[in-house]
Amino acid sequence: MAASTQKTSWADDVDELEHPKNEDFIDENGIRTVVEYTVNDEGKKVKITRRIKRTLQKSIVEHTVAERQKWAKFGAEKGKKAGPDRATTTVGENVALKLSAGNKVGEAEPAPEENVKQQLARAGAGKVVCRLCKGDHFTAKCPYKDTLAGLETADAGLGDDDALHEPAAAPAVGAASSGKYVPPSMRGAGGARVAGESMRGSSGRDDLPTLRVTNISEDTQENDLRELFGIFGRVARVYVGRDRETGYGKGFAFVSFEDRAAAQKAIDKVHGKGYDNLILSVQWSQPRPEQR
DNA sequence: GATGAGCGG
Repeated sequence: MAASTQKTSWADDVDELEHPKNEDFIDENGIRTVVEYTVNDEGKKVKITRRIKRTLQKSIVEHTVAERQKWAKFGAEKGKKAGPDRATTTVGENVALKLSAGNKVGEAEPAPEENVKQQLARAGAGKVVCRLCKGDHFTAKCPYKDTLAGLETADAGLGDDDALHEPAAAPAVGAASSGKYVPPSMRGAGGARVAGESMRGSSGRDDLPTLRVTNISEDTQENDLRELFGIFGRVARVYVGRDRETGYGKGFAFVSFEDRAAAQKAIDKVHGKGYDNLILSVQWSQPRPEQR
């Protein structure tokens, strides 16, 4: 084992051979671009370009970690400047772990069923096929969405034919006896659903009383606006218009209230008022173009 | 001055 001094690691060799040089830089907008070269299943070389917008969080690094970053480098890196050298070090993004009900742990390979889906997908490669009526539009835009949507679940217990022939009529209660769980909002596609219509169909959060707030500073956050408008009533939704690339605000936002009166009050009170050294403009928003 | 993202392969 008295070996010759091999300074480079085996990993270096592999990288050199297989891949052209990877790139990693941050442009003037603060957008980081990472270019990777890799080899795919078919043995073809693939170039992967990822553009990562800067994070708006002020402090994403724990104090103790920040301290450590100031340590002088040692060993082979001795004398190099502080901070990760992108040529040798991969810096991971912060990963937020999201847990949700029904999350499948360690979900393995696709079931046989999956192949069917894939075949369907391939048959219409590049085409749009509605899952509900097989038309050439997105499911979300299906003209029969309202009538067919709830039936997807109910069908299973009913047999497709009947349901499709008489959609609006009333597959109704039968579904309940199928043994399959049907959420309350979906029960009784015909009559009973009218009562619960507010949740799912065409109405719902889309027609919440919404204000457009303009002339906000570019770093105004959703929370700032919640805070500002929350005093008038329950705020259902806040959207801040941002540049998708940079993450900077574009100077406007939408604030939806649950209660129209509260929204009106907010207009009266906030429109023309100063905020962040800017004069806010608050008015009713125009509904976004057709979205069903 | 400015009227939303993303879903769907």
